[in-house]
Amino acid sequence: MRTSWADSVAAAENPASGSSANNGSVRTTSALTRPAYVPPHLRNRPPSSDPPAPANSGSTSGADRSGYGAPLGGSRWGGGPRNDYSRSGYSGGGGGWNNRSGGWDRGREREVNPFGDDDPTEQEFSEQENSGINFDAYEDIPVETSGDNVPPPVNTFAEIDLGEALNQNIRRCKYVKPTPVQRHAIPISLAGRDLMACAQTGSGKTAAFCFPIISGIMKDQFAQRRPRGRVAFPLALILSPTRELSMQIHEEAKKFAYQTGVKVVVAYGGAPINQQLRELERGVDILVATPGRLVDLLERARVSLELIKYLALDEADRMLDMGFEPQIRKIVQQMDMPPPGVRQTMLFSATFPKEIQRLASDFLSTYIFLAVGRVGSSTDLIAQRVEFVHESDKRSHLMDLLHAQKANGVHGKQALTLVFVETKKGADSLEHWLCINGFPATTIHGDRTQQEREHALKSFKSGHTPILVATDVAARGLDIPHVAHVVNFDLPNDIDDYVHRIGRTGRAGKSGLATAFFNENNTSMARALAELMQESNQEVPAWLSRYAARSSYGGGKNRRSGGGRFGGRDFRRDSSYNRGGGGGGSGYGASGGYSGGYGPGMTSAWD
DNA sequence: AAAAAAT
Repeated sequence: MRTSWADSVAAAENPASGSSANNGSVRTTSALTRPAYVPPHLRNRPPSSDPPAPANSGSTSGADRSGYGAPLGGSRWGGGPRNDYSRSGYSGGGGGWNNRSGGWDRGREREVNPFGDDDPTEQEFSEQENSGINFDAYEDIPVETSGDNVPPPVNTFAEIDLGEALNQNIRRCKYVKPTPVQRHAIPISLAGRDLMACAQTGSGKTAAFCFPIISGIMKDQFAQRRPRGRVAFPLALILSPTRELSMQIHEEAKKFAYQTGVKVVVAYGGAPINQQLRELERGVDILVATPGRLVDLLERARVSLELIKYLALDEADRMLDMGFEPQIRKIVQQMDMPPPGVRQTMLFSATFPKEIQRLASDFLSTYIFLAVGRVGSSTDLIAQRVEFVHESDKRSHLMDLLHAQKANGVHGKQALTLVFVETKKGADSLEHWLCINGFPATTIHGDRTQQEREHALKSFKSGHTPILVATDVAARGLDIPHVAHVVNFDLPNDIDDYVHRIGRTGRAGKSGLATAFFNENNTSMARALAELMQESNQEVPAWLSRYAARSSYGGGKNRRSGGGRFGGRDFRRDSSYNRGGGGGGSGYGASGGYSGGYGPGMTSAWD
């Protein structure tokens, strides 16, 4: 028996935990056991120094896989059936992990150790808070999948054979076992399937799309990575809506890719382009970018998307909304990117309005829809409060809250407060007001220079200025540990934006508090807000219920119609879609375990 | 109407 780290974790798992339901629409209630405790002195134990065994690592749950057409067990690189390979014309091959002998092998030269643990007497790196995920909070999370031949979820990283180098990085990140979104999304991606995934950020989304991409690139020894002339040819593209989020994804992806030979480069606006160009010239496998800068690079012909095999959109619903859609279409449809079916496309977000799903199906091929119950936002982990505060009273009310926090000793580095406002001017003016009133605050918004934005974020994260006033630039995806309190000083006009904002607290299964100031300007939000709070077992004030009953159905363009207690629902299951046919869901409902498909009126256990 | 995203 092998005794690698991954296997020992597997052995510690409940051996009877495989849930093998895998076809059609599946409701899985995770019954995960508590994570095995690994004493600190054993946590960074090096894995077995044996060369990676080419097969059998799927054996821990092999029995569960019966019935699934393309078994996950068995060799991943020895020429076994790999959809993504056959699709792109590679015939498989007998390489091995870490064998990137394509002749151009500079990936590992002087690679900075992103873990900072080069010292063998290494310390736990305490700043990385993505460790210590509270897995208890992830138990009994509802999961829904739909689509044809959905690969079954896994329960351990050991079952998914990602390779030694990646396993070691997973271990260094102290990811003991996969989060729910990872359990489901990684097998789907490894099977080469397109994916639309609804899962709260902070639930391990980034790893869910990075692991399969890195693993796939490592296996692909024939991939052409060498720049031709000054043009870079990334194999994977990860797009996100803000610069800071792109930076964050880049940082995380670098950890996952450490010593795998897979090179990750980031490109975003507001920063000098020359340095980014130099990085690109040195070779890139995974490009993380914001849309504007990428379009610039494409127009300068410094990047070609010709070899893209993996496309991931983070915060995909934002990427496809009115502001971004034209740029995304240009990048994905009007440049040299391979079409859906040739590349593999993965869309992730915590929210997925129906209209956006319809739009998104243009970019996908026979995809699987995955919804994982919200971990961060819509559970008891975030206590949501709504207070009626007139516009003119907001500042003094905020001051009261901050004073109370201070009096309770809830302030400083371990209890950051994130205050959302509607406008950039409003952000500046509130920050100034807080500062002159003795509260150390800073601000982040689109009118600040990139340097100022980055400095503000750093100063906030470090606790130097424990109050951050922000516009929606900070609403999505940013992983800021120790945000104890999110204040919606101005409520957004869209309930999904509210969901993303409050998701900045209660990260990784920790608890948090969200306070919203509501007044007569927000009546259109009353109904959606009351519903959301009710769904997440929050106490809804009577006055808010009265507003909700009075108001027409508002809450922005997206109301959570049809069973909202759950992050999202596959729009292909709506009767309107089935009647009207249309968008991209080719193959949907054809066999694959949908008993009878979804005709009009067909409902599921979720309704 | 506002925010974000290229210079």
